[in-house]
Amino acid sequence: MAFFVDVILPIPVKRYFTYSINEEESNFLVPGMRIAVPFGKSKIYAGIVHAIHQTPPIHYEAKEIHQILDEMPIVNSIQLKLWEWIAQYYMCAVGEVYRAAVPSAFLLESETIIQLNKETVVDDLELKDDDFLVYEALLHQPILRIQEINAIVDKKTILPIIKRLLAKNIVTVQEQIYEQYKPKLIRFVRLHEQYASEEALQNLLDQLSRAKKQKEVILTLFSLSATTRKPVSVVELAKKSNVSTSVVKSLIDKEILDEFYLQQDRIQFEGNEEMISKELNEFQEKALEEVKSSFEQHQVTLLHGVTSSGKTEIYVKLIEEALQAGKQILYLLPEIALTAQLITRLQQYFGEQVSVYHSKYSVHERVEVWNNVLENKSKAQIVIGARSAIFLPFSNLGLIVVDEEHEGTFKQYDPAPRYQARDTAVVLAAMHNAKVLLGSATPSLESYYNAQQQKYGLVSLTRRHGNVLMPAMELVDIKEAHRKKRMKGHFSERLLKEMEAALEEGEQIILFQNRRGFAPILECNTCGHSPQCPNCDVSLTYHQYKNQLRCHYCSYHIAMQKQCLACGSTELDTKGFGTEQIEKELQELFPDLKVGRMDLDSTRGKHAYEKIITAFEQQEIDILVGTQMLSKGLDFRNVTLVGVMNADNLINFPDFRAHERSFQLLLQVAGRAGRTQKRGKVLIQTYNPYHQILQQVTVNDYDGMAKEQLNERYQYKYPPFYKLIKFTLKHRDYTRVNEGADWFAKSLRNSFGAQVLGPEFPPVSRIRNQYLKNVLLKIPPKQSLQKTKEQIEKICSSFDAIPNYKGVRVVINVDNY
DNA sequence: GTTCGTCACTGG
DNA sequence: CAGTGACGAACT
Repeated sequence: MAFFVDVILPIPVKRYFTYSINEEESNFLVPGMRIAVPFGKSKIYAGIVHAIHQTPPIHYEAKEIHQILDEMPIVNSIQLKLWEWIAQYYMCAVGEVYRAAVPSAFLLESETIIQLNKETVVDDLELKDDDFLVYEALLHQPILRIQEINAIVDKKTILPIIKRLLAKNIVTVQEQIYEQYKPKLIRFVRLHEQYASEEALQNLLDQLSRAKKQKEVILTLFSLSATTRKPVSVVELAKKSNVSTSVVKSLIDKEILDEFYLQQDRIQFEGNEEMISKELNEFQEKALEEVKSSFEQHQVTLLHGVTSSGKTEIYVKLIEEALQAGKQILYLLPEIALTAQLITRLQQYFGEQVSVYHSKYSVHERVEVWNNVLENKSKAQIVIGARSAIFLPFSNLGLIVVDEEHEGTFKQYDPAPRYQARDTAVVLAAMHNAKVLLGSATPSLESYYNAQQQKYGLVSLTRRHGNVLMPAMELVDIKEAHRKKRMKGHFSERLLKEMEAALEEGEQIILFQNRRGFAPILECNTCGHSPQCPNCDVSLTYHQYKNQLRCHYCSYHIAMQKQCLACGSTELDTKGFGTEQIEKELQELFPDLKVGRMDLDSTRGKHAYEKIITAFEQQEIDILVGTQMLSKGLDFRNVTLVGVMNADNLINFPDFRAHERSFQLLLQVAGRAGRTQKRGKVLIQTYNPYHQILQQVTVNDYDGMAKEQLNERYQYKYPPFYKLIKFTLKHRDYTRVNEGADWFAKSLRNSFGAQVLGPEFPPVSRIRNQYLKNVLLKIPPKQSLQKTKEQIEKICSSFDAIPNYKGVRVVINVDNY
């Protein structure tokens, strides 16, 4: 009897791969385990077991597996089900989900290594130049990797070289497989058994009476193990007894001390005692009760609470309850780096039971969190994470909290799987029979609509914590100010006056300049030319801190130009303004003040972000200038004034969600002001103060905004009423994309008629030398998604079969918002 | 005549 | 996705 296993491989191919196994293996293997399998001529991949069966493949001979990597599944059946759902719904391969879902250390790497064959006598003269270089390198180091050889000979194709060397028996090649994850081991010591008795010990001490330092170490070891009753590590021992580790080592060598290793978790919670969660005020209490009763009817509940209303306390109470019921809890955040404050808070309440999971963690740390969740350890009962945390191996989820539910970063854009973590969380929760709480001060229209339709429960919290008033909002007309020449740079007189007043009181200020038009564009005053990126269809932007012109889409950059590249004129000017420029202007206006800046460029690196936040919290910075980053869940006590430099480029963004987004963003930013008793102030500079959205922002009229926007969405057939799928066609050749897109749109129209929009070039129509063109499909609420997707698959495969459009990539983005 | 780069193809 | 082989262009 033959046995086979279907495997998920981490590649974008929409099928499983079948390998042959023996009976013993078939008895041992369980879906969710990893096995190393050969793939192609030389690669070895870690695949996930999907199914075990006895049906041989029809068209080919199955290869044998290489080796089994796990004793226990690292992925459970619920996860496999979720992966399949994601692949199906977001139209990608399960393998792509697999790649995104597990910590990369699980995707073991195989590498070809080349060794010298010592038995062969080599005649230098017989070798070609490149061959000799490699041979010479091997004389200096025992093994070489493919990459290293690439570097040595400075060529891309090195296969012929290896083949020649192989033919002459000079080298041997081997596949080396890496398990990337290595547990962190700590070296501990204890006294060797032979000194267990009093007598032997006394002898030893006498013996060491001349080796003062060594004696000291032994004595320290005694006192340490007596007081802590825990194993003593080498590092600790050396430090406590004031000697270098080499002294300890010599004791180990003399067999006086015995060394041993223990595995240690990389992630350790260092904190104080757990705090008891705060008492809720009456409004929070009421909201909590409402959420609970809503959960009896609905799986998902939307908590609409104005900024600073204390949503977190309500989450904490719900988490406490789920914890008591012995369930796991997942707390999703839009971008984790931005929420050190929240993590600290939750750790204060729940101590060690909190784990954190996000992309800035190292692979090792991620493997550890994964394993802790897999084994349902107590230290991973609560996981705080960014969108990828939905992939952790939960077995017993009770509650998922999605904080700042409206945030766009829950959607992954590139690469596949292009999933929306909030929506996926709802599906995941259903699989676990768990509850979902969506929280936001400005809910997304999708969630709000779902609540209106009774699909989700809805609970509102309209009172700010401690009865703090909502900040006073004011629109400043800068069109008028510009006309009357009453602007200092980008600052209106009004804003400057308020800033001075706030500074006088010793209060801090936040200035907000959104990302679009972040860095200025260089323009020639004589001919109007501005430097373009050679690979993308965009102008280069000026970055002062490096004195460079950079492309935001590819990594292209050149030094700042002194002359116009087109006409040679030296009269160059920068157009548009960003955070950097605001920062500069501020320093001129208030030379004595410390100005901080927070944007993508100033927060590179793991802790850069926290540094800025801490400096601002401790009032080392008076004015903080930043992009959207500032809007998320930060809590600064001493900020009373928030200035929005320009609200217009936000609103005038060409996207059906622009108005919703602007409203959300402006309200979130405004929420940073006045979180204590003193009422905060928000000034919004705009050319267009009568714009409906801005009016709604000033009076915090979410319902009005939602009603109006939903109306528009209904009229123009947009989400949440219609579903959207965006197709992006990519190719290096302009006409191929153009014609391909026409064909593609036409065949979509054949099936779906007028619901097809485009094809259209996106605002940036070329990125990294690839031309792009978009086609949009709107799917009416009653149309079957399943059938629609099947039809799309058909169209895609006929498209792939047309020789003219060969090589044109079609990127499918479901729910592209 | 050899080497290099590009590109479609395939994997089990 | 990544290695492979085919093919045409560029180099000695």
